[in-house]
Amino acid sequence: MEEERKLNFLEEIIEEDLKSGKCESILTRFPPEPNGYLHLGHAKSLCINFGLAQKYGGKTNLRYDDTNPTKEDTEYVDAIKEDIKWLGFQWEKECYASDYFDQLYEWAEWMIGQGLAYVDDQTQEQMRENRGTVETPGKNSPWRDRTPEENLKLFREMRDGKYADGEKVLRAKIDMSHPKMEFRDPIMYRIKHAHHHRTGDKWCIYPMYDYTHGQSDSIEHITHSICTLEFDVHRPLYDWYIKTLGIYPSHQYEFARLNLTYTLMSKRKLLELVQKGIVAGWDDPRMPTLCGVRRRGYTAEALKMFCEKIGVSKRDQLMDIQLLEWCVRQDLNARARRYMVVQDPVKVKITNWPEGLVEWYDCPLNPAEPEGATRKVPFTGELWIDRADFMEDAPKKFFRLKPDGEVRLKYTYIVKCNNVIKDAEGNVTELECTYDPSTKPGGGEWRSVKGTIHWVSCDYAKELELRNYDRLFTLADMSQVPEDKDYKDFLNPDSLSIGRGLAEPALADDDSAIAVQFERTGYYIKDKDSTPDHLVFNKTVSLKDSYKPEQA
RNA sequence: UGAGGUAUGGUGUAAUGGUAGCACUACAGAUUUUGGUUCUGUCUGCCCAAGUUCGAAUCUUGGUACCUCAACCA
Repeated sequence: MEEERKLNFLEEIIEEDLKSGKCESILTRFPPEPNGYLHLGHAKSLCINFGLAQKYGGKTNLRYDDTNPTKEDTEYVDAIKEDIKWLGFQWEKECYASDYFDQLYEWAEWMIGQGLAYVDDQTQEQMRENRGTVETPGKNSPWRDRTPEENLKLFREMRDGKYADGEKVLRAKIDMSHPKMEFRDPIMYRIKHAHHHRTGDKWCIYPMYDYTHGQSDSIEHITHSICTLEFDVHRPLYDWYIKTLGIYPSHQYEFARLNLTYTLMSKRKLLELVQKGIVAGWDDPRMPTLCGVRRRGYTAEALKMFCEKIGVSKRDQLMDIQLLEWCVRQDLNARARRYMVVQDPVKVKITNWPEGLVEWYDCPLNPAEPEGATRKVPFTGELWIDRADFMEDAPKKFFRLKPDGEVRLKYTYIVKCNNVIKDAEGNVTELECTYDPSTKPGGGEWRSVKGTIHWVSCDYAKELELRNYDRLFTLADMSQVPEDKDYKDFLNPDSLSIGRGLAEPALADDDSAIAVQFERTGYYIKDKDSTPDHLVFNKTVSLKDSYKPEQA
């Protein structure tokens, strides 16, 4: 059912533009720099750019902002495409800023001819000094008044490789005392003798972001160029280049980027985690990358639901990760297949079970669909249950197995614990129980007990690797790491634990590499290498604090 | 008085001069063959001050706080 929702500010702008005839249809763009993998922050941008276009019958271009060859790589280009497709978005055109290098160069020469750009020989340090500060004006470069002819000659020599990296730059001639730092003669081109992943060695000068982005939007006739808030101060310069060159007037709009509690959302720092081997790779399931959360069992639908719920605005946004997890649970709960698994086994012997008898039960793969698909589960006289599902000195509100207590073994009988057997150290090794034959499902009166627990047959149980992923960081707000601390100081040492579990045969027969639990949900998800068809079995994990054994 | 942006429960997000609503969280209860799901309820909020008005989250004035900008990154 379509939920009524108020328009966000971007939707209002677009509806107004469509209504006023400012544009006939909209064209947005998603402009990643191919220098890392897409993360949850990008998911928001993706949902906004593609979502808005979809909603208003427009299109979205995928454009790689590849103007800095020293940081970029085709590995990232491919990974980005894969992640966007996984989210279910389809771009109109695949573009590259590097496709426009010739055009940008031509425009630069034109600006030089107009006396709007000059070649500067200052060193990086001199430029920084002469730029002034946010509160004090800058000083003109001694090279600022070169003639257009001289500038053109020098710029062509830059292009032709006559100078070393850093020796010269091309700057727009605007105003060194402008109150906006972005207008203090911004650099347009710098020299980089570097191999570009697409243009190869054709160029040794590369345009800067500010000189590239607006023009790229303009070339593609992007109507709404939507980016994050930190580019807000760049908008006047974006407009200045477009106006100066007299080209198609694309417009930039900004929204607040997504921050998540307990989550690091900086490509630079994520890269460091990968390079230093702190995680296994960009797709480590503890990473907030799209390929990481995908391996962790998150679905594209859940991510899109999350992006819809967090809204779009211009105030700084620090979302509680629990909303994301709620969205994932919401989606998984409806579609996930269930199996039973025991993590820390304790044997249950059914003393009144006929020797050698095996009963097979058809159990629903998803209880939300009782008439749906089932799997076969064998029941025998010796079973494993989880150690956490038994408590000898149980508090009143402990609903699982306890001495002389009854509990339902899920989908089968009610059993009663008659005897607790322990080893020399006092550890429970076996529970002797009796089953109540009259409680067989489908036969006779239904009898209800407080607790229902998971179990697997000792004769049929298969071992399985379980990986438990916890949050990677311990500090709630990773965007607020104290200045004197390194963000790595807040790594959670228990973010990954690997154990073994005993599974019912139907799950074990489904060849799986690993299974993961994601926090607070009670679901374990087998990693099926990025397929969206997750296998989920559930197990009580969210015990109320007072019922935890160590606190009882 | 550098420039720009933003202020609504714990976290997000609506209300655009007329009862401050919704979601997540937390807590309580009901249902339940997952202590899950579902359902119900409760707790918390308009940055501050003055002004305009019958009436202000909304308009005016003045404060305050936070974010962004001083890479040859994007």
